[in-house]
Amino acid sequence: MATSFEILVQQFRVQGHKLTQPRRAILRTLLATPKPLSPAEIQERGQKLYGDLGLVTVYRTLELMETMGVLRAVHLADGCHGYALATPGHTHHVVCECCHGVVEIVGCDLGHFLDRVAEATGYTITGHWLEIAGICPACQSRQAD
Amino acid sequence: MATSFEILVQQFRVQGHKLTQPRRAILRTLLATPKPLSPAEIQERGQKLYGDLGLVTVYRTLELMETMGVLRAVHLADGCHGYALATPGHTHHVVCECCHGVVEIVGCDLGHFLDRVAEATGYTITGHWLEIAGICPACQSRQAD
DNA sequence: CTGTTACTGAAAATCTTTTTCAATTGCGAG
DNA sequence: CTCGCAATTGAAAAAGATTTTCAGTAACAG
Repeated sequence: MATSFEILVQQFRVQGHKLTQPRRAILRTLLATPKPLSPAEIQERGQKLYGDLGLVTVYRTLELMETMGVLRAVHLADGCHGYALATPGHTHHVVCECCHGVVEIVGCDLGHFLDRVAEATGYTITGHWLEIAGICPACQSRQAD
Repeated sequence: MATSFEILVQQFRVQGHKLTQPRRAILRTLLATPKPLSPAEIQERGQKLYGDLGLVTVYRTLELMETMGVLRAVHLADGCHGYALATPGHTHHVVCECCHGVVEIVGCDLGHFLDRVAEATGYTITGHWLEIAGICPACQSRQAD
């Protein structure tokens, strides 16, 4: 279930936020890519949709969307601060080390594992975050040459 | 199995790096804390052991240790860029949302899960990274008041 | 001990992110 | 449909974080 523009727009409305041109451009940019983008990349791509898009606005919108729960920060091995839309429901990312493409894994089997962790540590588990690194099929065959 | 100063020193030697005063101070600092520290915090604490410790050196040493495989970056929910010693073997962190204390989970059950991911996505899985957020027993009882 | 080379700290350069502020724009009330 | 207010915007500046440069220093092999 991919997030659509309409659903995002809906979320903005419901949560009482205005739907401005810059924000639309950011939404469309995020929707158009399968991999996490940095704020700077979002600005760059977003400017093709709305020429004046400022980096400051990108930061602010990303922050807003994160609080809204429709965006998720992806921490890549090399740096941090990539952002990708949150698929409703619980997901994890597999990031290709080579092309940085991302696949989301829907459905998460970690419940059992986490129960064990809770038991072992005494912690109340409130959330978790898994990033998997790998090499995507396309890059694999490219390397096979 | 906690990492000891001697083991770290050993690693530096084996991998052909010099063991300078500043580096010793950084090692001791990392060994002395149970939670991930930012570069600035490491400098601050390290200066109690070696007064001249420069922030630049902290950055360089952290980078070096990460390549050596004895240090691991911990990406916290609030920011990024915390560093903690890597326990030999495969571990994951449970970070307390409240006091930011960290427990490492030794032994990792994710193999099965990852096999399934590999099958589903076609990716060759090369690594993974799990951070778990929770509330530690101490903070739980503090909140219970 | 001594020479070589890896390391170091300070300063400067770069980047990234946040704040400030006046101007603009979305959108609901009329 | 128009108006007006509050949310939002972009630019510039400030604040922070990280990296680079460089001349001096210290570790350690011989």
